[in-house]
Amino acid sequence: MSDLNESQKRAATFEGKHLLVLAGAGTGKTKTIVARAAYLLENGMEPNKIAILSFTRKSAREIAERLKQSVTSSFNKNSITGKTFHSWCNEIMHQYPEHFPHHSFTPLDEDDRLSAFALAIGRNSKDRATEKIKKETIAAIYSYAVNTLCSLSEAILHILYTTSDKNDEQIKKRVEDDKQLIAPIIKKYIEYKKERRYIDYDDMLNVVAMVLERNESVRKEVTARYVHVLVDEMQDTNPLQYKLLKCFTERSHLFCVGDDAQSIYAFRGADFKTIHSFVATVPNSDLQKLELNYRSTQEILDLSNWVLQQSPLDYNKNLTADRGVGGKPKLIHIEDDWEEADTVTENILNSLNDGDTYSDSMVLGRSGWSLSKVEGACLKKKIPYIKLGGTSLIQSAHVRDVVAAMRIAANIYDEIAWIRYLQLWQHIGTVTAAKIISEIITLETFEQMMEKLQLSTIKGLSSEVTDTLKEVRAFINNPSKAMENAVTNMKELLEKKYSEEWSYRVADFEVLQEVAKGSGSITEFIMEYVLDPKAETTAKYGKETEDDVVTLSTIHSAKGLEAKTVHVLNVNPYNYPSARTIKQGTDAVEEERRCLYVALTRAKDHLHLYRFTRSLHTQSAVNKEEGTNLYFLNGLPQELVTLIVKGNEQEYYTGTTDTNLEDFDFPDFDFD
DNA sequence: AAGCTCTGCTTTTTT
DNA sequence: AGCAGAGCTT
Repeated sequence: MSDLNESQKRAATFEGKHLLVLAGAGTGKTKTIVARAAYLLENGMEPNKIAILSFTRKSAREIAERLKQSVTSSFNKNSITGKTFHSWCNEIMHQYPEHFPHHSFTPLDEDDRLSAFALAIGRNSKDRATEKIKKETIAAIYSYAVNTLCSLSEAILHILYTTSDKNDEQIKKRVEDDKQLIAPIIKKYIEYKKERRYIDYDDMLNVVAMVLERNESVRKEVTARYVHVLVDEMQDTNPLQYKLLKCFTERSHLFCVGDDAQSIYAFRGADFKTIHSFVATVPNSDLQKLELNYRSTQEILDLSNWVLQQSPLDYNKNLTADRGVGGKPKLIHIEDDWEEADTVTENILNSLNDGDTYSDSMVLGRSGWSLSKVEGACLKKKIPYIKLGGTSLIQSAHVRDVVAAMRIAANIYDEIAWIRYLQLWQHIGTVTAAKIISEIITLETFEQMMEKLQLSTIKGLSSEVTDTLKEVRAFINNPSKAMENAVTNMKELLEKKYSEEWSYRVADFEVLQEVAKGSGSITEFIMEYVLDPKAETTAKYGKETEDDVVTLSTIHSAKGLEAKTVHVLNVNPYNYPSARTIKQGTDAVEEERRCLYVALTRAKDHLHLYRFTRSLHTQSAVNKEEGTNLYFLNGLPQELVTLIVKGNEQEYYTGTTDTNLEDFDFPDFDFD
């Protein structure tokens, strides 16, 4: 508490009912929310009566870690946890199972959800509907409607006709037509989930919000349980999450922190403008602001401020550094992504000579995929790193294979798991698997299913198929053993499937079995693991200590984090904003600008932006003029950065003060 | 007819 | 790295 400034302290010790803290990047948002929680705990509030919510697992964990460090040892630190909205809803469902029959359903992750859509659409998948609109699109429309509480028509309009005029009669007509195709498919998907006992990510929030809203007595009971609800990154709250929070405004105390300039989840239905109406819509609420930046040097903020100021939107943000001046951000020109990966890793190694540690460096990319070349360079140069936001262990094929067997044991109606599991065995492909499933899926017990399978004459169906399931099923309340058993039984076929890769993939199961020991049942393990895959894809090199590692992260996963040196990859035209984003229109472009802003404001001392010289003069799928005109670094004043070309510091372009692409005098190329 | 294997294509962002 | 499709095998 002692190291807080006046505004932070005022927020942390707030005595009113609800509070929204509007805080710019680096002004101590996390610090304040941690201080708030610590203050409540030290004044006698029980840890389990405080819900600390965030949007990513990473930042939820970060807050919990910092809170554990800041409270005195007299507390049971294990009961201090940070939650995502989803894991919180899961917790609520489990604490009140009688009100939430969905608590024992099988969670569908993103891939499963798409499979479920495909299956729900079903046999007549040659319908015009499925050809005309992809299942991914339908899933996106459905999810958008659920998350923003809007009608199907509005969701269709938003996803399919983003850039169109909403009052155009022709567009209205097309939306109506699309609706005729889409509505029945969504209906089938919902029915399908019910039948198979599936719950998707959106359902977790939706179910809890629905029950709390409709049932006054449950609401009383549940909201009395959470005296304080602390929400980080409030600007990313979508209407569904907002509806959930509103159920808590009668009895609980809300403490929310956020920054409209860092809103980067519009694709999930968040609207940063809702934060502006917080005080007006939540009774008994107050507003406080944090404005002084403690993280970065002024030069880093100057560049960040400048990027935001180029926006037609008025964010009214101008961060001032408490730390004063430091070094200028570097704009580093490289040839391509190979040179980029090489340069980034060289710079990291060089920083070690200045006494920095690996963990002082963070590498940020727009997508998980964009980090792969740097990841490769780290492996080559034996730089220890952790990758955030990439594919987690549970999404990797070999884990899904083994987990499929466990899922069947836990939920015999889990068709998606059946399909995957059956097809692992020799001579069983999509057709045979479907045939087998159609024979057993209507049976009522696991035993009946096994019996039927053993009597079945379908070829390819060996006794191993059923024996494995039976053995796994025996450990339904011991997920670690269940997994061990599944791996043993399926070892041969997995070895064959993954050939030489198997030797290192198999190591993942030891990690997972250890994690699974913390769960009391297969269902619980799967749910917890889908919501929080603890063993993210990490690689360690050299040292035993995992603590000192470079962080490779997507910008989204890096929100709320900071590092002494930040390397931002690929700050090219057609990438900030990207060609795809430009097609989606102004809102998407603005979101991407905020994305870049979030990336820049992670840096404490050094900020390196990497840019391909090649990108400055190549054609793209998008109209060239548009791509270059929208580029976020257009017109960048030379005094804001130091330009590095071929490792050498350069004067910015002589005779001009901006980086307008026309200044790069390269010949145009006409491929026609 | 169904399964298997090879090749080429495409990759936003999170729960 | 996964997926779809082509072409080959059982």
